[in-house]
Amino acid sequence: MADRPTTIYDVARAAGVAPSTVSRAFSRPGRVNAETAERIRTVAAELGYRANPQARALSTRTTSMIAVLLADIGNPVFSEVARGAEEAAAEAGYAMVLADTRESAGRERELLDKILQSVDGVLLASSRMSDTAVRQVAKVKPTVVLNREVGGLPSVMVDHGRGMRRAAEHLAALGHKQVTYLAGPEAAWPDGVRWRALRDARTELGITVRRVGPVAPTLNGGVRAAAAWAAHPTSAVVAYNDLVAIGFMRGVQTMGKEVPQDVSVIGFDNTPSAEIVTPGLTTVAAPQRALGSRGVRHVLAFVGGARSSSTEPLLLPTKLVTRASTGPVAGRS
Amino acid sequence: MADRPTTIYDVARAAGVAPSTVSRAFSRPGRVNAETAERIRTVAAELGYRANPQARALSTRTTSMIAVLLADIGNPVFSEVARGAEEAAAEAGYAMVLADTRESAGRERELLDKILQSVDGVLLASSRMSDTAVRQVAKVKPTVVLNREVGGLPSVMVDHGRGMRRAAEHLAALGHKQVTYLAGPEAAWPDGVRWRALRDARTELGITVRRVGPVAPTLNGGVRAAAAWAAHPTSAVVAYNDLVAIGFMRGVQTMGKEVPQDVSVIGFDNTPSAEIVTPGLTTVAAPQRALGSRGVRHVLAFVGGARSSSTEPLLLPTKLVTRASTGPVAGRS
DNA sequence: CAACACGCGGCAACCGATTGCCATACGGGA
DNA sequence: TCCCGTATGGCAATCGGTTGCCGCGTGTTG
Repeated sequence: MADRPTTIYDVARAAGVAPSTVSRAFSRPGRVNAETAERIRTVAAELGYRANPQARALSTRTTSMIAVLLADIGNPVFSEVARGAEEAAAEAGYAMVLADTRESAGRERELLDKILQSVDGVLLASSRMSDTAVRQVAKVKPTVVLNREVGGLPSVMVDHGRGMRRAAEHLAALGHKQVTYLAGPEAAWPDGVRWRALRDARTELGITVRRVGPVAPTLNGGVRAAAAWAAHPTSAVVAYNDLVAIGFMRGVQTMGKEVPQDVSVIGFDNTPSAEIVTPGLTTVAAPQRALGSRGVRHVLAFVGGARSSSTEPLLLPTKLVTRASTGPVAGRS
Repeated sequence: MADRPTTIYDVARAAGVAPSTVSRAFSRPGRVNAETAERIRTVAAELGYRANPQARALSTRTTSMIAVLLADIGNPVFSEVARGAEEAAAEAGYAMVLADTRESAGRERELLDKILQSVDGVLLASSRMSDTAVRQVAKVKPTVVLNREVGGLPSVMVDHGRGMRRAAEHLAALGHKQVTYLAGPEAAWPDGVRWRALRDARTELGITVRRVGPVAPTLNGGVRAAAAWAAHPTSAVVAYNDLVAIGFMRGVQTMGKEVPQDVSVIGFDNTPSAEIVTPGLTTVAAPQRALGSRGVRHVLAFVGGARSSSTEPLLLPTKLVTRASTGPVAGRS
């Protein structure tokens, strides 16, 4: 920790060549005589030589690092995204700088300010910044946004609309005629998409829909939503996410009603809790991991100089996972 | 994205001073005349100047980045650690490079090889490497390990022993005389600590203990453990972690037995699932977030040049969270 | 009035790797 | 035998900050 790391100069001296030759031995195979290169590599290994990334970055203007910003790493949805991102980054030989914006656009700006110059590209997993702010960032480094559309910027999204559609179809098939949607935060982009998809499915599926909320995207938010729902009960409820759905079930149960006998419940995200709760929660699973990895690969493609014309958003499919929280409407087998 | 960022040279020219003066205006307040500094700062702001971190790093040998390595970011335990680490890092003006070792010592080595030179310090949250390998890393950069003791290296740990002790006391108070421990992976350091703590509590609490496993630290591992336990049932079970505990409860329930009437169950970690499962899981909560933030602060203290003598491991307290999965032993009120 | 201290800005040498350009040597073709 | 292309290695500039040292000008002190 005390002595300085070995540099190409050390290696050069030990191998009896010029520093430039050492550099080329590593980065330009073929440019250097095979034997010389071999000798240099041996000496370098003996000395434990490791290229200094900062020095390299200074002249090449690339850092082999990529920034991933998300709203809350503690949220299992995002931690899956982070994992996918890390996998894709590692596979491409990039390191991941992870920043948690804690749901704040201000923090997000500050963080970007700090790390933007240190990375080759940026993945905004759940940006709370304005479109213009996001575009500003994209002007400096290749940027990809997740689950959001910012005009002209590449993005990767989960097909929430289709997921909601599937959920509605599932409920309709079970005979449900009225569906309540427990809405999430207004700022959350997927929320609007889902609600619209549900509304659009009305006539075709012959159902009526109601919207309650916005509801805090937490367990307690769901519990409170149960009270609101009780004022105008419907036989089926779709919640903004699993946590709300689970809270809702809990609220309903404490009111003495049963799931799914009295009300069918569907969540979003398929978090681990959905499997563990009683009854098991039917939920729309999104490929969060894939979202992260595709996002990073997308960023890296742009770093590699892809045409910025490939700007149509990438849509990832969802999957309805049916469990015990949904059942036929009361009075039907 | 095309045009190069402004440098101190641009600012210097625009402000009519030398580059060195610009540099000092930012990094040496007081070294430059207040008015000059102000003028430089104004010009810099107009030009949108932002110091190039690589260039700075090259001469200062510090990067304002810290590496955090963990075994699996998808695991809620680790994602909490990551969040705590990120918070502490951000607060100190450091960025966090997060790497997921996927439980592999080999990957861990490779990752470190790549990023070690880019960071000022390292936090090993759940290293799978050998002690010597860890020490090797610590020789290059300030390193702190979490939940592990590597002779001579600073570490932060959760007081698992005490947590287990509390769990045992809780069970003893409920009248349980026999406790089964569902052991986790042998490589997991906390596992040994917990088992030893349980054994050490035997005589004082007047209980007998058994050990089953190692069990895969998953839901299914718990389910299978239920079968093993059924061969020699005890009235109380402590599991390696919440997931195993929940799987165990599920396994027991499918065998037609009830929790806690037939068997009391305690988990470790207090993950969100512990609250959601039915019955609610009594579990030993560890301050994972604090673990991450303390870890990072510890690393940064060493970066700042703390005496490496402060090598006694930091112990963080646990807390027993009692829920419905534990109750009095059968035949007692 | 001379000597000196101090405030403040500039010069230039780093930090370590990359890379355009030149120099040398060697082999082949005319 | 002479010319030229090619393989190979070295020189030196460059990336953008940082910092030791010097020098100038002003104010203070003996």
